[in-house]
Amino acid sequence: MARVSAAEKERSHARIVAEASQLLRAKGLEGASVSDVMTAAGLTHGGFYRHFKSKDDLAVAALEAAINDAMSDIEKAPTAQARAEALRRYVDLYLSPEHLRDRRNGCPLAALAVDAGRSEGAVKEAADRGVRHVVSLLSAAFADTTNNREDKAQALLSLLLGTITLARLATSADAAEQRLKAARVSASEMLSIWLQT
Amino acid sequence: MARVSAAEKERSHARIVAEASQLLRAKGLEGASVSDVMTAAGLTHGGFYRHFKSKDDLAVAALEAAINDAMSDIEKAPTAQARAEALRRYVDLYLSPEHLRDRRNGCPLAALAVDAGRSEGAVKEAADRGVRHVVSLLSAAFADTTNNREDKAQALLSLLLGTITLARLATSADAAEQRLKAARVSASEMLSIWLQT
DNA sequence: TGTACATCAGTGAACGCGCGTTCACTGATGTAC
DNA sequence: TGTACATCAGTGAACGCGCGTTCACTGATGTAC
Repeated sequence: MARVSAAEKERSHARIVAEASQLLRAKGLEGASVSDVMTAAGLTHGGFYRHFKSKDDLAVAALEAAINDAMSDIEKAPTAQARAEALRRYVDLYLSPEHLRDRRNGCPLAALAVDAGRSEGAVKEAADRGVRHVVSLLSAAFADTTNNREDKAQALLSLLLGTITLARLATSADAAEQRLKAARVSASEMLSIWLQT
Repeated sequence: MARVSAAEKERSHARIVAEASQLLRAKGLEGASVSDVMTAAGLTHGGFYRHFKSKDDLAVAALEAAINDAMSDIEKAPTAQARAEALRRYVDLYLSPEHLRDRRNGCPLAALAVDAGRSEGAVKEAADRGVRHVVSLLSAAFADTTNNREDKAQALLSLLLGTITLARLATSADAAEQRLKAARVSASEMLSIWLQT
C-alpha cells in the first residue's frame, strides 16, 4: 500500500491511539510494543513514526485519551445532583468485578501510575495531569459545604486505585471480591458524609 | 575466581536477595536486570543460575524478603497495645516524605503489585501471599471489639498503597505532600475509630 | 593427617530474541499551473 | 478540467541494543580413602 488520504490518515491515527490506550492499560507501558499496537490498528510497525515521534509520545496521547474517556460521564453532568450521582456510579463501577477483569478499559491510573511514577519526562507529567484532572472532577461532585474537597477526592481516588491494584493481585476470585467489598464499605461511608448537602 | 566455600556462597546468596529486593522495588520487575542485581552484589551475571533457577525465582525471594522486612516491627510487637503503636508508626512512615523518595526501601507492594498482578505464576502468588500477610498483621493490631477487622485492614492498606503511588507521580514536591497529607487525615480518622478498645 | 579427585561457585563469551527506531521504497494523494 | 510532479502514509527489511539464559572453563573447596 502507498500513500493514503488525509482523512484516512486521521482515522489511522485515531485507531492507533485507541488501541494503544487499551493495550498499554492491559500490558503496561513496556509490556505492549509499538508493533503490538500497530498490528492491532491494522497497520505495520514501520508507519508508526509518521504519527508519533516516539513511543513515549504515543503513551502520552493514549493516557490522555483514556483519562478523558473515563471522566466523560462525570464531566458531562450538568447539575450538582447529577455530578453526585455520576460520582456514585463511578465508584460503583470502579469497585465492580467487571473493572477487576477488564484491564483494557479500566482506570488508566491504576494501570500506569506506578510505571509512570518511576519514569521522568512527558509520560509522568501526563499521568500527573490526569490525577489532577480526576481529583478536580471528583471533588466538584462533593457538596459545596464540604471542607477540603480536593483532599477528600484525593483520598477517595487513592482508596479506589489501591483497592483495584490489590484485588487484581488476588489468586482467587473470592479474595478479589472481598478486597473490593472492603473498599465498597469504606467508600460508601466516605460518600455518605461528603455528598451531604 | 573459582569455587568458593559453602559459607561464602550463603553470603553471596543473601547479598543477591538483598540487592534484588532493593533494585526491583526501585526499578520494577523488568526495569532491574539480572546483570544489575549481580553487579550490585559484587558478582558477574553468569553465576546467577547457581543461586536461582530463573529471574522469576529471584523476584519471589526478593519480594518475600522485602515483605518480611517491612513487617518485622509489627510482627515483633508482644502486646495489643504495642501492636496498636506499631501500626500507628507504620502508617506514619508509610505516608512520610521519606517513603516517597526512598523507593529502594519502600513498600514492596506499592512497587510491585501492578506488575505482579499482570503476570501469572509464582511472582503473582508471592505478592498475593504478601498482601494476606500484611492484612493479617494490620488487622491483628485493631481492637478485638472491632467488626470486620480484615476488611478494615484491607481498606487501610489500599488507601496507603494508592496514596504513595499517586504521590510518587506528582511532578512538584508540594503536590506530592498534599496527596500524602490528604491520606494522613483519612487514615487517622480510620485509626481513631478502629483502634479504640 | 595427607593425598587424590570429584564437585561446583563464579567468570565471561556467546546464544537467540524482541525491542524501539531508521530507512529505501511504492504509489496514491494533493497541488501548482 | 487536465496534466505534471512533489509529497508522504504505509511497507517490510535492517540497525544496534539489552535482555534472560546457556556454556566451557578455572581452580579452590569438600570428600573419600
